Amino acid sequence: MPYAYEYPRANLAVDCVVFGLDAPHSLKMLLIRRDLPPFEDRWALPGGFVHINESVDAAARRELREETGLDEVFLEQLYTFGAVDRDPRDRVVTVAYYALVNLQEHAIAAATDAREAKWFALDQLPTLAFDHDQIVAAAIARLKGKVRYQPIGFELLPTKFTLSQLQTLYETVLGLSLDKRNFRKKILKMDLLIELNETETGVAHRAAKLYQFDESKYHQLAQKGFNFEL
Amino acid sequence: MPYAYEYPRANLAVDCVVFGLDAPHSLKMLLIRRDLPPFEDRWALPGGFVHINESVDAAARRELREETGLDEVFLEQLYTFGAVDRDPRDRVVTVAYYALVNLQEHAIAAATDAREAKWFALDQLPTLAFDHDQIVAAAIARLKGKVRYQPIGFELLPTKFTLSQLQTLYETVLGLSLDKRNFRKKILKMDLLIELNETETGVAHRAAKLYQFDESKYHQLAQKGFNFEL
DNA sequence: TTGACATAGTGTATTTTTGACACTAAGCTT
DNA sequence: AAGCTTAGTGTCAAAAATACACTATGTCAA
Repeated sequence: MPYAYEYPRANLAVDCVVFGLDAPHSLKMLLIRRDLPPFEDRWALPGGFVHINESVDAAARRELREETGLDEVFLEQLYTFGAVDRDPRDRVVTVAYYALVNLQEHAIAAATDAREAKWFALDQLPTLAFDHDQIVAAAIARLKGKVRYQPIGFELLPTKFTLSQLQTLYETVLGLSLDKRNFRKKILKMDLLIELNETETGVAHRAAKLYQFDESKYHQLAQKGFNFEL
Repeated sequence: MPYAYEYPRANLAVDCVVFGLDAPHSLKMLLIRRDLPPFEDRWALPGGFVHINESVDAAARRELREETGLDEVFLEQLYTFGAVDRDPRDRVVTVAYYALVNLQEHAIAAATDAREAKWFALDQLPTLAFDHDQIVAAAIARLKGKVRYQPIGFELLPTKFTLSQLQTLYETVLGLSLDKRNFRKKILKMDLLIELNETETGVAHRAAKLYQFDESKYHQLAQKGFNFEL
């Protein structure tokens, strides 16, 4: 026990809620099966302890990489969970993050470690270890709230997408259905999508035009006070 | 050094950004002058270390009480700051909170400890200790963002207030000016204000009616999906 | 007591935004 | 070539946002 302090210290952890968009109308979450007590064999969020010489953000990225193979994805801090008894064995405070992953471009990233990793539909989540159910609930609420005011939805789609895919994404995340013409009118009026000279391939019907999110234009507008909304 | 661990542990702290509304059109922040190194004599956010047997939320409330005398105020978690070198002497991760205080009802709460406490106008803040400037910037951004979608502005006003006070508050926080008639139309249509049979006193002009925020009605509506907006 | 001053309080007309709604176009399959 | 499936498009009505100016009421001071 080589590290001694004058006062007791909590252990600091990070946990990541990873959202991925699967086939249309299915939002999924990546969970890891624990291989150690407490809660051995239970499903849990990918995460781990913060090292003493890395920032909390860096710890979240590292754990995500180590446990799921995901790298360079959208990752944002969610909330810090600090109840005294949230871990039955030690005082552990966890900083939760949420990640948005596009499943097309970041392979399914199954078990990278020995640990089992699996994508679950949001309405079929198992009961999770620790207070992770609570963390998941907070993450879903955040995603729903944020997707309407910030263009983070694009993180869940491939770089090139159709307007129908985009609409379906919003319908899935928000849990409502939108009018096709009104949706297209609104999103195109923002002038944040680049229309590509390409169309969908491999579909058994009229191929849709592909679009791309214009990130640099968005940042310009955002600085001038433009608000992305719905 | 009686507390020993197998791996090194960061020290966990809380810091509170305390907003108070002073005379019309002046939003202030409560700062504490540090009496210990590092950053001795510099202004800083009220805060301190999380005890091993209290939740992080409880630590924030306790520190706020101990350092400023404020109790039972609106307090919400803001963000966790976890850069490696944010404290020059030890690895300290801090969970930042922000508080909204109505200065009329919670006395000016000056120096409760020996430490000096002082309210600063937001545009006259001194340079702060640690990364507290960054925390303050995040808190201001959060307040501006949140005040439009949640009725937290009322936390800054006395229980009974006039519509002009409410409007001035929004103008101050958002940094813009609003049309009086349109503002009143909008806020009254929400049906969240209780019109009292009382008027302002002690003013040298026509006295305004006093209103009160109907919290229970708000919670009912919020559950049915009502959104407070502007 | 009355006039000056300061802020409270009120309505309408215009513009903009939202929301509802249905058909033709294009590409693939059989 | 017929049938299937999704892409793509415009208009009208309702609702919401915005711009805008005068009267009402109380205090204070001359």
